Amino acid sequence: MSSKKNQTRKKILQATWKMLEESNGQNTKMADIAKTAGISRQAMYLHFDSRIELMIATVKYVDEIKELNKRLELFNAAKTGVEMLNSLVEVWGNYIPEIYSIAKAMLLTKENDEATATAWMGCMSGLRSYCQQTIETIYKEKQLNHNWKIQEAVEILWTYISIHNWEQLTLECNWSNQKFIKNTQTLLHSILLT
Amino acid sequence: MSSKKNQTRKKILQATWKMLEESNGQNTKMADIAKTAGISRQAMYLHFDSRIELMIATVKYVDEIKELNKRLELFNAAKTGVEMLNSLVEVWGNYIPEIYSIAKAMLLTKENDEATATAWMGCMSGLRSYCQQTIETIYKEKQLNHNWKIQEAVEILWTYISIHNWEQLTLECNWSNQKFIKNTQTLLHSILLT
DNA sequence: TAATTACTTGACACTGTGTCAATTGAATGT
DNA sequence: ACATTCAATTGACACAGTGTCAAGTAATTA
Repeated sequence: MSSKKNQTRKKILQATWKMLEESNGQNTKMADIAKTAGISRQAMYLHFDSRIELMIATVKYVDEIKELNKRLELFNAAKTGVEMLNSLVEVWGNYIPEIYSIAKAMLLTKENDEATATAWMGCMSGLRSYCQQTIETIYKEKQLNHNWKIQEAVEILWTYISIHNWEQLTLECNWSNQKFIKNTQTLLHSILLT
Repeated sequence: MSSKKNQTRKKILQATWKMLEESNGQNTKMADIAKTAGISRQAMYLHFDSRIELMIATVKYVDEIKELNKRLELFNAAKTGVEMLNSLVEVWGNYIPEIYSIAKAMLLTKENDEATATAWMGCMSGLRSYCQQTIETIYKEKQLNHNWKIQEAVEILWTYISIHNWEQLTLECNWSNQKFIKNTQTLLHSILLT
């Protein structure tokens, strides 16, 4: 059928991702992406209505490839709340650097664009629900520090494993990714557990 | 002398700030600011070489008016490390909402502009050195949790009171500013102190 | 009265996004 | 083998926003 169209679409998505990776999420122009994909700038609009749609599509594309869900098997296998907490931080912490470029692009664009903001919220609400599950389990096991209501604990967890915090600690403070994961685990234990 | 020029400069800075406040840091065009300031778009360039220079000048202007330094008297008066920690979180936490719009504009621009990034780093290094002082004092008082090296503790503190975390917890999770301050204090205690 | 200063106006260059119409070239159906 | 369809190309253009330039004005100063 339109398998040729799909091929080109894929080429564009790959080119977009490549460009984002190379520029750390900034300054990726339609013309540049087109050049990398080996097509004309105008042809981009045969596949995506706008730059923003392309970005959102790229997020989905990368997300499929990176298979966060499969990685979360470790999380799903966890027996206790504390194990859930540890594997959530580990899986997510290892995921961030792989999607950082596209995530960064989204974070910058979402401020000026409603559609991007909505798409990004969708991605983040997935993470948030994992945080919710984790905290609820910890609570049921009577391990949750009495300082915190469940919802507050969820929000703290969600915030402290955010991409912005990862960015600041690894890129600005030069922490290794392992150090980020390890320290975040340790410190969430002190905060959240009895 | 050029007091008229200075007056206009001030009008521009005030207009910029006002526009940023109204748009939450986004979408402030030179033309809009000019209109608010009551001068022509082109005249803006008689006072500031570029949009980016204007933004940086506005940060300095707002900073002077808001007098962070005066507010830090509370911090400077602190006798113990723990007091320092509490007043740092309190003073800074009350400061953020007042400068949020212009800070947001800087955070968005710094990704694409070296001059903005440098200017922003300058602002943030001030905060960072307060974090450093605080942690060093806590360390000297033998109150620092043995899990952390001094530098790590500084970086955690600096990250956890960041504007991004404030943004996520207050604007996205609907925490009040007081709740942000109180919870951040509590949780930094659990993390950092013995 | 002449010169200087701050500002105005209109025009224009430049970049990047998005659209349009006319055209080419290859694959597909009959 | 012929016509149709589809993907892509090309060049042109509209639009927004930044930044520049030259010519002119109106008030201040010397």
